[in-house]
Amino acid sequence: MTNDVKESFTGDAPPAPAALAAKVRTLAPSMTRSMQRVAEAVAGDPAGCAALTVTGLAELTGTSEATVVRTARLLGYPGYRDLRLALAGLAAQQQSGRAPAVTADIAVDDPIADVVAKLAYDEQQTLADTAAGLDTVQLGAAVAALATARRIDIYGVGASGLVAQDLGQKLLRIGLLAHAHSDPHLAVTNAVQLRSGDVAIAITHSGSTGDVIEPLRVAFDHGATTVAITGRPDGPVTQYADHILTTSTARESELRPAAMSSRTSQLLVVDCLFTCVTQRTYETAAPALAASYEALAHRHSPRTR
Amino acid sequence: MTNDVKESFTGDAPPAPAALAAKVRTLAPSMTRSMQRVAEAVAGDPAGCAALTVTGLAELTGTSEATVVRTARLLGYPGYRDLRLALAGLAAQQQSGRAPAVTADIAVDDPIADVVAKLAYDEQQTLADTAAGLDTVQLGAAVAALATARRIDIYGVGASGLVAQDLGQKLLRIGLLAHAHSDPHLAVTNAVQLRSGDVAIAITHSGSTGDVIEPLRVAFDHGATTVAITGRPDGPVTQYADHILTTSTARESELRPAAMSSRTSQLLVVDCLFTCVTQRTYETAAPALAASYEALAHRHSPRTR
DNA sequence: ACCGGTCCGAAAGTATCTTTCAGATGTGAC
DNA sequence: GTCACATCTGAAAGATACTTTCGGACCGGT
Repeated sequence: MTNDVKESFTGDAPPAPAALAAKVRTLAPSMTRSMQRVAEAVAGDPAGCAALTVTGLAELTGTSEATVVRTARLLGYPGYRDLRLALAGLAAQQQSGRAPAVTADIAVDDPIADVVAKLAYDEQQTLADTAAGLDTVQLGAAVAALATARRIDIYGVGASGLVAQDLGQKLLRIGLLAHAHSDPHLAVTNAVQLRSGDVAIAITHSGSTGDVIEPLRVAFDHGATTVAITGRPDGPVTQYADHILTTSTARESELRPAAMSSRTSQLLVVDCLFTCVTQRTYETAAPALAASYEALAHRHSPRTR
Repeated sequence: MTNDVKESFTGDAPPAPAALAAKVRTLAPSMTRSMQRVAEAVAGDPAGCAALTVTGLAELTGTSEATVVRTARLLGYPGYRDLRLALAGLAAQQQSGRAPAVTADIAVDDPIADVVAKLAYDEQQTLADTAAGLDTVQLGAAVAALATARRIDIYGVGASGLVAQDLGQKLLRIGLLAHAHSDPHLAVTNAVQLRSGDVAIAITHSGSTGDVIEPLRVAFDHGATTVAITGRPDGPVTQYADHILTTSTARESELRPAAMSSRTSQLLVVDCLFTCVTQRTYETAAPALAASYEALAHRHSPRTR
């Protein structure tokens, strides 16, 4: 992190409407202690905080006004005033909206039915958060690059590796030359081949997986258009990313590893990429899809009953 | 704060949340010309007005700041600031009100934001359906078998192959000897090794993927406990399955291949399996999870903050 | 036309928000 | 261990937005 940006910047992101709770969770790790206190208060009681002035919120959280403003900035608003407006909106929304539902964590002695319900609910929540927090401008830019790419490389290891594979499979199916790499060495070796007009995509929840950052950096240096799909929009990986797609982060616990929700989130982003690219290249994508569907037909037993 | 109320007061009325438009109509007759202009602007475009300062709104309506404040008072708020908050809330509310219109299929010319919303909604729906349709008895039986298995083989090809990998990775992480096979030949070769006490899991959406059925049959014949995760509870694969876990099938279309929703559904089932097994084997699973978490820590760049 | 009233906006006054800056606090190096 | 460095934090100054005051404009009645 050579370039010393003083205060944070989430980029051109427009003020989030309802994706606030999600944004707080996403950005919490990159916050300082005091800012986390503020963020926590805001996420915990939007309605209550909307009724407070900067000074009030500062006192409530035991911090200073400056910290409150800094937090508002980090969350993507120009200042506290705007955060407060968004908070009022959020409060009104969840007032009229749905009931709290089962927010409890999964316990060791939960009956099976509860586990199923909680997991399903959590994943649904993750999807909603991800969709709300996804920057459509960045997505559009990434789609445009993919649609005209000569060659596409995708990097991901561990759980993210499977997501990379998924994206690779999908893009291949609509006739794009995509390849997902799980082996870091091969990834770097291949990244060297990329040049302007090509696209490299790195998928990492932590945003700091060296094995994935390195090939992206190489691709970036060689002039390829680079995309990062990460849960940490301020992580090291974003240094080398032309376009950043942010996945959401759900609270995790011992029985619910982060990998679970990050995977759900990443897959939604991947689906969005794929679907939008298919739209863009419909003329060529549609027949390609039909063909791959045909090709699979005979792999299934004739009689399904 | 001298509390001598000079200007009008509507009495004890609490700040109206959403009944603002109505209140404007009710009070309009008792308003002066300038105030009506302000009220009209407010009722006509809450969102737009919420973005304006007193000065801005005064200019927009061709009046003065004082008039704007007077109007806010008349509507029952202590000042413009509070009216503005209410306005933001109202805007958010009617924004979310017209959101649920995304049930339509994804079209080739949908804007990006719609695609994201529709995909997220569809996947959420898929999760809800899957959770509702999952047989907890079958799930419990499968979990019991997995928890005590000597060895676990998982079969899946294509998109389901990635789900198989995901389950394999997860089970390995809690200390179970699981292996996911994508190569049908190797799968069969390995299936021969299985015997009573072992578990074989086949994942296939169509329920009729020969490459997956064959190894499951072999495992079944050798006395292993067999589990099928499929969208077709009556498909050929179930012939050789001791326990059947049903995934849901969402409507598909050209831009939304079945693979997308089946994958989501399968992953939820896999997560349920994993979580329940972890519960069951908590004594050994917990330390194993912690250890694998530790092992990964150093793969990330040191300073993330 | 004059007078009483109401309505209105400019400008002064005040609360709230934002920025600056220097001290406090941690963190890594040696 | 302790020193240097970078970062974090809050107090206070500065800027902005909101509120109040107050005098003039307008309008209908006499």
